[in-house]
Amino acid sequence: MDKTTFSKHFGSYIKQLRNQKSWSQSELADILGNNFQNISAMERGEFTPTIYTVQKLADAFEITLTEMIIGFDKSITALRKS
Amino acid sequence: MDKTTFSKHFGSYIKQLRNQKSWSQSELADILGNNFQNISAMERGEFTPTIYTVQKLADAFEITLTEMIIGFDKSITALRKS
DNA sequence: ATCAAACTAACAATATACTGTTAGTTTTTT
DNA sequence: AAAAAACTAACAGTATATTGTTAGTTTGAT
Repeated sequence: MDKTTFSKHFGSYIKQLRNQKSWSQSELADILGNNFQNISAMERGEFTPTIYTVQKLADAFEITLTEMIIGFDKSITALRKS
Repeated sequence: MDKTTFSKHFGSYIKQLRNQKSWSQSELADILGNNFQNISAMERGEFTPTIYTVQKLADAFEITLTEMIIGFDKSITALRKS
């Protein structure tokens, strides 16, 4: 999978997790210690976060990095089937 | 966990996977399409790769991203016990 | 329709991931 | 011991992740 597609899939997944928590982009940004515009850009797949940022996202969602990636893999698999 | 510690742990894990395959840094670099100095720096924890780079590493090692992260989590847990 | 919250989008600035090169050190092989 | 392979380290340059600001758009509530 190319980087652009990967980033968009990952962004969609973050948005999905955030919506499950019923958090606004601002609320998630506050936990991570950055601004909501960054969350917006990430969810739109504008860039590819570092693995450490993904770890911080997992911490925010109160799941492990493993759980985070398993969910991401599943969301990609679900997309392939649709 | 702070970023520096995280990167060092991740680098050690990459080195571990590479040694399991008995690959030199050059061999891994060739598969990824970059140079061995970059692999060296990554293994030493000099920087934190993006999640897409981690995906490419998983592809190189012929495992899924999920398997990659599960192994990473385990390697960290093992470190905590020692 | 109006207002407010939530979000997208563009921009600039800084930090850092990544690429490429060169030199030196350590380890392994012969 | 000598040669080769593997690795560390420093450096410069480019691309991009991240932070911060401002403006405009969309959505939901009243």
